[in-house]
Amino acid sequence: MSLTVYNTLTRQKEIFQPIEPGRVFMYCCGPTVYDHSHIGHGKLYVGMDIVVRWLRFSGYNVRYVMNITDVGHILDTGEDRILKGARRERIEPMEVVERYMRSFLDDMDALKNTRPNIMPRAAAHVPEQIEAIQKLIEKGHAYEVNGSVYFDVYSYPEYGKLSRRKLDELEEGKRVEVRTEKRHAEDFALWKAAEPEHILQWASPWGQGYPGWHIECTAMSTKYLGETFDIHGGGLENIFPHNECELAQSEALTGKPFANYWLHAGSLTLDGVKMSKSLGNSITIKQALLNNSPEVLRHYILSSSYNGPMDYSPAGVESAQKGWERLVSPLASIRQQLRRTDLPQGEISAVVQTCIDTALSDFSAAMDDDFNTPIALSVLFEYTRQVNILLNGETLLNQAELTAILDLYQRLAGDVLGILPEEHGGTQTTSVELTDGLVQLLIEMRANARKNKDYASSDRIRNRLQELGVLLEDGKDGTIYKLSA
RNA sequence: GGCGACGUGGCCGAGCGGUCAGGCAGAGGCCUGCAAAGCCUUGUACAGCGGUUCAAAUCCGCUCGUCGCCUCCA
Repeated sequence: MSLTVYNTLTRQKEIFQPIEPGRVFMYCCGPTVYDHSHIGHGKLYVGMDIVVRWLRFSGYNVRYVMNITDVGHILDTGEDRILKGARRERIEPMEVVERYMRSFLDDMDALKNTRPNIMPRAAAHVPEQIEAIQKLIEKGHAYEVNGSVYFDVYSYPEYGKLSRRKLDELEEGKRVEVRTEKRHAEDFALWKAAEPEHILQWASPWGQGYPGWHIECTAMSTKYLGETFDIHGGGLENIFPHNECELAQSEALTGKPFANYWLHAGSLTLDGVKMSKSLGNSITIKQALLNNSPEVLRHYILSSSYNGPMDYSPAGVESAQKGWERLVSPLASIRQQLRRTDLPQGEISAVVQTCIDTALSDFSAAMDDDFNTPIALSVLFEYTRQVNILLNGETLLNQAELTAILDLYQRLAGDVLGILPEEHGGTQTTSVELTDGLVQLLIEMRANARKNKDYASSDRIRNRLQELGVLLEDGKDGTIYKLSA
């Protein structure tokens, strides 16, 4: 079974073939760090994280690069986003960058996204960007006017191939006034001359200025991944203009294909409307995490395709929460059983082995089909059902079987999807051993009370523990407990 | 105006020509001292109208509706 991915460039699913066997070079457009990230960003980066995790699980050595845009991203008003943030908070531009880059990393860590291998910052790669711009001028793809440099889109005939736009059609739909100094309205800035009062500026062959938004991705992806690399990821709304411009200037620069596969994550909507900072309808990742565990949020995000849209709703999160609880429900039981010293020993039975093999194989097929996490989750639900049947069955599972079952959860739900709860959820103010010992003691006392039909005492223990967030569940082989966060 | 997605049972959400998606909610049952959890059973959905086909949620056309992008966005 081989991996197929939907490629925005060709608008179809293709068999994934890396340039270098066993290695994948991947770039993903990162955030402009001028404000806290919202859950729309969460959906995008969880989606990309799943791509990386699945590639690694499949045995690829992945170099994952994500840029941090800390300069050059201009608002409609012509104002730099970073400078706007700096003025808003009355701090230095680089303080804005540090503050929100850390906030972004905190959020990504909290969502259990694996860190990219390299997170290059645009402001730290100005020389590389200047060099790229110079080469584009030499090759006749760019021109300098009044200290600014623009990319001549008509010099690159394939401009528009990613977003499937035609230049003559673009001209009709333009909504921004034509900068008269540009040769064509569609030309975009590679370098902008800075006004003297502009705080962020660098010396260049064209005078003081700062780089345009798109050139950083070309300079940094080329530097860390090579002139042609495997996967370029990002949000759907970046296809045009950002990705299109990146693509055009990169290929014009090197004369080689830029990225072989373009993966785009669908937008997240709130009540049917796209969540975005400019619309002011955003829920930050930090806010979302106040009410939900990262595992639940990931499960919610992964219950729809990464490249499709997703509507965020409280009812949806709640539904995801319930589903997730059932999905991981056998874990508490298995982990507690594995602590027992009187566990049967022996080989893994054919029934258990088949259950595991089927789940792994179905799960892999789903993930290989363009990272189809909804199907992958449905495989895990079926696995959970089978495991519950085994756990409730007449024969006690032996240690090897319990270990194997747990191991598959760890690999698929844990390593690949990142939705496995920690051994004990919630805040850990005390050691796992102490909690476990105390709860086991109470379980024993309650079992005694039940044996003596002293249900008042047994219910009191159960109710008091529930108030403390410890749920007792009586099963065939004794009572297990679950900690609610 | 241009380009492009999409409309699936109460809700969410897969599906890419023929045979089970899955989750949540609901109903009935088993188990339980009672619960909880789990398990079993239960839902004949594909916006509308035409067409292609032995066969269409799936392909084609039209209509209606929703959304995204068209140089701020992830």
